[in-house]
Formats: sequence, C-alpha cells, structure tokens
Amino acid sequence: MSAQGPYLAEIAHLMGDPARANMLHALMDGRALTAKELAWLAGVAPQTASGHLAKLMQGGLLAVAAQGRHRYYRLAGPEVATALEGLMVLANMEGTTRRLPSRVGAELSFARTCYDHFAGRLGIGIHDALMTGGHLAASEGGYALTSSGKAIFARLGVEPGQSGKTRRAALRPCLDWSERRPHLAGHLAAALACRCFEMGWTRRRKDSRAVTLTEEGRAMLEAALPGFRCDAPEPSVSPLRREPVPALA
Amino acid sequence: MSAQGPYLAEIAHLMGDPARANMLHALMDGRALTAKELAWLAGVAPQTASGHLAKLMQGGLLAVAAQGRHRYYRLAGPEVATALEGLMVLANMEGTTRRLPSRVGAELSFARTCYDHFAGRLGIGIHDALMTGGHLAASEGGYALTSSGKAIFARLGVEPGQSGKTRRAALRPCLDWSERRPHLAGHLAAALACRCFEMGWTRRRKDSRAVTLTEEGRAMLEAALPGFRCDAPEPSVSPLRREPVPALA
DNA sequence: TCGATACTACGGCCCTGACCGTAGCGTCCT
DNA sequence: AGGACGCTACGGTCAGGGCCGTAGTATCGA
Repeated sequence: MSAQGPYLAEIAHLMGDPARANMLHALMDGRALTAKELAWLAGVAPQTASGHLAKLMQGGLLAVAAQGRHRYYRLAGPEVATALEGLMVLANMEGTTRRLPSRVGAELSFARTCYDHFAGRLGIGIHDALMTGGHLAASEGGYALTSSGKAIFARLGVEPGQSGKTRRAALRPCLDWSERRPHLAGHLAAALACRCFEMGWTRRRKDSRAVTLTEEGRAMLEAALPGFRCDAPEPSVSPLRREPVPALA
Repeated sequence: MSAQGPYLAEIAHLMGDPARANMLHALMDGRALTAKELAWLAGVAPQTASGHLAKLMQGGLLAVAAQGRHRYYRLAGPEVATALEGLMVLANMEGTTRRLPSRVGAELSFARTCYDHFAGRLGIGIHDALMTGGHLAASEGGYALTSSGKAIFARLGVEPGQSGKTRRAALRPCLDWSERRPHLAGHLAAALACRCFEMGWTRRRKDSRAVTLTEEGRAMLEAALPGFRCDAPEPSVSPLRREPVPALA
C-alpha cells in the first residue's frame, strides 16, 4: 500500500487549519508576504502566526527569504498552488447547499492571479481565444504554441523562447475554481501575466488577489488576440474585507 | 477576499485525519468499498469509521450506495481524486529529507489506477506514445484525439464517440505523483482502462491499487501503439501490507 | 548608543475531536 | 422466527494542538 495515507494526511492537516489556510490562500497570488501581514490576514496574533509559519515551512509548503528584519514567506512552488486550487474546486462545489457562487467576490471571479498567471474570466478568455483560434497544440503534459500562437505572444511582447527543452509544458490547463473551466498556467502564462503588469495592462488590487484590466489592456488583448472577449466585472458592492462570513451553521 | 479560506480549511481538515486520509486513498482507484473494509484499511473500529464516513459524506467528498445491508462508499467525483492527487504530489516531494522515492511500492509506481484511468509508468507510457506519435491535439481544457489517434483507440476497441460535445475534455493530462510527469485522464482514458480490464490485458491486485500488465496486454499495446514502451516492474520485495511505517519521528 | 520594530521561543489555558465501549436498527440466511 | 451480520447513534475519556501571554534575539533608524 506504500503508506501514502499518512503523508497525505500530514499535508492535508497542515492546510486544514483556518489560520494556515487563510495564509496559504493569501499567498496564492505568488507574492511573498511578511509574517506580520500573514498574521493580520489570518486573524491571529503574530506569535501564533509564527508558529503556523514554522509548521508550514517544515512541511515544505512555504519558502522564506529573510531581508533585513523582515521575513518574506511565499509558496514553495507551483505544485503547492496547484494542490490548493484542487481543494478550492471542491470547496466551491461541495454540496450545492452551501457556498453559492454569488458569494464569490465579483471582482475575484472576473480576474485574479492564480500563483503566477491569470485566472477568472480574464484567464478563461485568453485560454478560449487561443484555443478556438488554433494557436495551441498538444504537447508533453499540456499545450505548446503553434507558429501563429508564437506570433501572438511575440506581438504582446512575450518571447516564447524554448526555455531549454524542459520537461514541463510551457502552457497547461489549470481548472479555474470560480468558473469551473480551464485557464492557462505554465511559465508562458506566467510570462504573459508579468508582461501585462509591467505594461500597465492589468493592475493588482491592494488587498486582494483580484486584478483590474485597464482600458488599454483590454484594447491590447482584443487587438492581438482575435476572438478575445471578457465581459466587464459587475460593479462591486463592497470591498468586503476579511472577517469571514459566519460559517454555514 | 471572498472568504475562501474557511471553506478551503474545511475540506483540507476533512482530509487531514490519518484514518480519513487512508480511506480516501483507498478509494482513489474509483471502486466502491463497504464501511467495514474502509474501517479495516484505516485501522480503526467500525464505529469510528462510521463517524468518519459520515463526515466525509457531509463534506461532499464521498457518495454512497446502499445495497442490502452493505453501504458502498466511493469518491463523489473525479474532482475529489484530482484534489487528492495534487496533495499526493506534495506528499511525495516535500523536503527531500523524508519519503524517498524508493519507499513507494515498486508495483505501484509501475502501474496503478488513478480514480478511473491508468497511472504510473504504464499510464505515462501510453501518454508518451500518443504524444510523440502525434495522435493528440489541443482541445478545450486538455487533449483531443487526432484522426490517427481515433484509429488507434478504435483498434483497441474503444469507440472515441463524441460523447455529445461536452465541456470537459475527453483526455487531459494528470500529474503523476510517483513519476512526476503527466499521464492521461478524462473519460476516454477511463474507457481505455475499462476495456483493458475487460479484455484481461490488465488485472487489478486484490488489496492494492497496483495493476498487473499481462503478457497479452503488453503485446496488444505494443502492436496498437507504435512507440509504446513500459519497462517491467522490479521484482517486488514484499507485499508490504498496511501498518504504515513509523512516521518520521 | 538607544529605542523601536519584526520576528521567534516558551509556557499555560482550554477546546476540539478522535477513539472505542455499549446499545439500537435494519437486512440477510436458515 | 431466530440469530448473525453490517452499520450507525450516543456517551465518556483523553491527547493533540490552537491560542495568547511574556520574554528573548536580530535589525533598522537617529
């Protein structure tokens, strides 16, 4: 039986505490945050957060970079984000009874970052436009760009460069937890997202993983990506800070 | 922030108990097991198992079918298996310190079922042969078969039938936790596995997710799938029942 | 050099939840 | 009908672990 169970439980147990889950969720946009920020986000005292972070480190889920008197924590790698996404798919689907889709922040389901790439309707719009345009080809473990796809990326300022014939696919589908359809992950997707932030086509919100698509960004994507569409986000009601809504009872 | 954290933690917490993790792991081959079998596999008394199963049901991770005085539990859906796979990737990778790959049962890493399709080197062999042969094309969220791919599946006795233009891809990559490379999932992969069991090309082990590739099965796959290769499993040392090896300290 | 800040280490409180005992209900076999 | 079996419900016990208090170490700014 290879004794997988216990290890599986070890990892899941680490993610199964509300405070730690909040921290991991906050880190899913790929940024690195300080212990204090994470403590605040998780809703616990810094001492408590420190203990949680130590456990997550020991479990190999986080990596840390000490910089002066700050310690910046980030997810240890894309596999961690992938695993979390898998759980979030369940968390959003489980028993139609609870968690109605409407509860998901409108901005968040419109566009957000997923570790290092775009998710939400923006991510899906990009995926679909490339797919229906025939710019994606099957490749080891995911997609590769066809020549027309490479041209599109080049036009957007992302050099598809071979990146050394790596094992992992440059692009791969990643199931979107809010839309329940795939968007694009992989290092080319990350490079595209990076380029979008760099050029001001998209902007990060301050205290959320939500992303804003600027007018210029929309124009650029529509020009470069025939068939791209991505309906505007509904006007937000309230930023809805933290203090999670009361559990289901 | 959309209060994802708490829900995420809820699901992860369910998976984070050793007994429950063992149950879920045992169900990952897609079969349905009775409460008593699961109790035995998890190493707890039936009363305890019953409680765990109720929790997993309420969490939406399991589905149950009552048949006479037995209750057959199974995973609620492929998403659950996917989420578990995501965690197992972490569990096998985490800190090179613990869990050396050698600990994974040789038979298990050679061939096993992953929910409803093949994983391990067998699954990867199929994936790679189709991929390098150019039998896969990119498709919404995964792969589709090219015409040559359809011919191969037809030759193996699997009718690729459109299955009604569903949203989900017929084939999609699924990261293999033992080999750390993708194998094929999706309903066509499931149909292929089903066909292989049906024809006696593969056989299930009794108390393990490991799968045996018969001589006939190997011959069939090599004949139908140009480029297919799948090295034999190392002779197993001992079946290594359960009683998980002592934790890392 | 001194204080402020960021973080971690330790200790004690307390609650969640895993466990199994007994008991009860429904189903199958003879 | 009677007994065996599969499963679940309930109650008591107990350990694991989350929480924050205080205290200690390292870094930055003046």
